[in-house]
Amino acid sequence: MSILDNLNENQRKAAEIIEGPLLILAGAGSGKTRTLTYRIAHMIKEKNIEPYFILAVTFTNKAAKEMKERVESLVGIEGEKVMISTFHSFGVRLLRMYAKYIGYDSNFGIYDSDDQLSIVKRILKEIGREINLTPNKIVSIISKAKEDGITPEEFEEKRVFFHDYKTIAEVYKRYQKELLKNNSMDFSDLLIYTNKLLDIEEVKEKLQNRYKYIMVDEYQDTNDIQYQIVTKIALKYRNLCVVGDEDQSIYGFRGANIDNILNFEKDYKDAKVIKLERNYRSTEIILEAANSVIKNNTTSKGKKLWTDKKSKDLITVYEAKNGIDEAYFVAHNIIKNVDNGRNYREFTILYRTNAQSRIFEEVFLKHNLPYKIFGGMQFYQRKEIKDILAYLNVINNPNDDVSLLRIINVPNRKIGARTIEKIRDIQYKKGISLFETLKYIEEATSVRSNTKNSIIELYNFFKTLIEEKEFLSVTEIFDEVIEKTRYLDSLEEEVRVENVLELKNSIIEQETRENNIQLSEYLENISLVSTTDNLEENQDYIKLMTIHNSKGLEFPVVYLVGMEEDIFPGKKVEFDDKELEEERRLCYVAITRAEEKLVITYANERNIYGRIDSFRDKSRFLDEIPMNLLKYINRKEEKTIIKKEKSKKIENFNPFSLKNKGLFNVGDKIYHNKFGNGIIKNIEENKRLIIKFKYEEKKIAIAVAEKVLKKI
DNA sequence: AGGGAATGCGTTTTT
DNA sequence: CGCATTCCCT
Repeated sequence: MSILDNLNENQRKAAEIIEGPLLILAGAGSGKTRTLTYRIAHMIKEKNIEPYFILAVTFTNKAAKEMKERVESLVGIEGEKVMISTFHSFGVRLLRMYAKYIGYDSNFGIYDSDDQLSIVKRILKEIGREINLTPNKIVSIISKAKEDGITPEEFEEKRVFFHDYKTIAEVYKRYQKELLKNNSMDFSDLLIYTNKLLDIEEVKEKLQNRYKYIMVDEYQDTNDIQYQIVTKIALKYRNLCVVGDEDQSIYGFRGANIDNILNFEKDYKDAKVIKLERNYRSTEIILEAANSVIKNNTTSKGKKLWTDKKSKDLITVYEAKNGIDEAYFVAHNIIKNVDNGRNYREFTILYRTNAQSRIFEEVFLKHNLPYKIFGGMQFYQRKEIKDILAYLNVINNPNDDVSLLRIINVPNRKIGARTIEKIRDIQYKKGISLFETLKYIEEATSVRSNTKNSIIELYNFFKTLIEEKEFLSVTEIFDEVIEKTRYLDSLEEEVRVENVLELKNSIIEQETRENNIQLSEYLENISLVSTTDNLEENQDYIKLMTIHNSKGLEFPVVYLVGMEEDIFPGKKVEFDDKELEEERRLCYVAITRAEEKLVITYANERNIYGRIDSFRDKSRFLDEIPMNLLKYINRKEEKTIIKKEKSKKIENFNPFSLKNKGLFNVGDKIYHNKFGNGIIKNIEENKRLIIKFKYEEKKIAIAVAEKVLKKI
């Protein structure tokens, strides 16, 4: 009797080999996480390996959390001692301990892409040189260089691709300096500096001796730096198990290097290789479609998924007239299936780009279908939330100029652009942080005394909190910020107030769950959450997300929408076969998310930037699926269903009186001067319209609405 | 300093 | 088309 009796033959082999290098090639849905968790349980329970010696690295926090729970349920409380985390969280932990080795303070902050952008914009202004690239592009060029392990100096030497390389190198150099000065790191730095730490003999040895058994999940999506980190730690004991699927490598744009997995056997000549090819997720037809698409790639190692899950359901294909028709089709198809006994939670819409979600959102609102969009504009990226977090960042890390600049005049303190320039002049002369400069405001000429007062007031406010932060809980600090700055009073929209209060709730929730965390810990936690981390399985709504976000997940019914050339694959593939192969892998990922049913749609006509683009081609990937697996739905046939369903739905859900019938209906698109375009979501007691605008929901009395709203 | 109009740009994908 | 940035006006 062994704990491994619960695995199939190959899974078991993979779990039993715990010494030496091991490559597990695990196809989609082949029970990869299961194999890993049982492998860990086997090590602890049956091989008497100390949990403390085991390190497992995953791609997302959600995956880490899931694996932790599953390990703990197999081995009990001991499982807590296994280190299961993402590369980034693992790095942060280490960096906090050894920050001083690389010139940082241990309370360093973490910058997101917004912060990166504002730094780059400022640097561009400072050097004032002409460059025909947008700040956004420059950020992504720099990030890519960093993920590829290219230093600013190397960037200049290599002078590849860009004729503006000199300027970019200059920006890159200053950018790195700025981050160091701000005692902050971006996402790439978390990896780069972790890797650097491992060049210190003392640190390296300590880690090598601790993590005698290492597992890396989603190995096909590791980048060069992550590769080096793993290689260095595993060097001594060589008990390295990597799990992945070269066909699911979809993060090349972020520096992921598919060669890491392809070359594993070259790196470790004595590596054992196990293939997991039995799929427990999808039906035969779905798998055949996936296999026939991916076989067009040259990088595939040749592995063929199989299953005994039979089904007569072919893959449904719908050719829509245009984007709206496509969304209607999906909505009505879902309604039809719900009537036949399915739940909303069983449906997921997958698309290539976030922008595609909009039209589905509109149509779902119109039909009163519950849905949730993952990704796109996140909670923590909203203006009001970022403002509050900027305050907390400055308190946690007073060197954080970026955060201070963000809120120095929010709420309005009459500290305008001119005044800020003057403060900065003083700062550059003194070579200190922006925060410390505030107290020298007296040295500035021609700044109004009112303004000077409010600067001193701001300085004292921060000073007090910085000194007291260790004695205060995060909630108390939050309350103090809200109260003293009167931030809520400055907000005009009710929803923004609600969001800030929601933020407070989440702080309280985290503090109770983790027993009073430090401010720096809290800020770190929220920097590293990913979009699908908060996916809740038991709530009944339709899920919408990009294919990238769907990685590692599975759903009963998948709608793969926007299957058109120039969207999927995107435009870029014309110039680059490598890009095309990555897009094809993305398509493979999308298809293999589906358990029971897959529906593919494309449109002949679509609005792009407000312009109509007719005669669009369906995706070449669709042509790579054999015809006998596909069933095209006749448009006429569907239309009649659409009509019937539509009237039925609206009558069922929204009975409203004759009084307002002629004016406003649920589903109407309207325009408001201040809030922009919106859609009427509901009508409350015949008195108020509930309107969904882009970022908020508003209630407007009908009498008022008649005056301020325009139907469009 | 702040509001409003005019302009210009964008789509990959994210830890 | 929607958003952000800029510029011009008060």
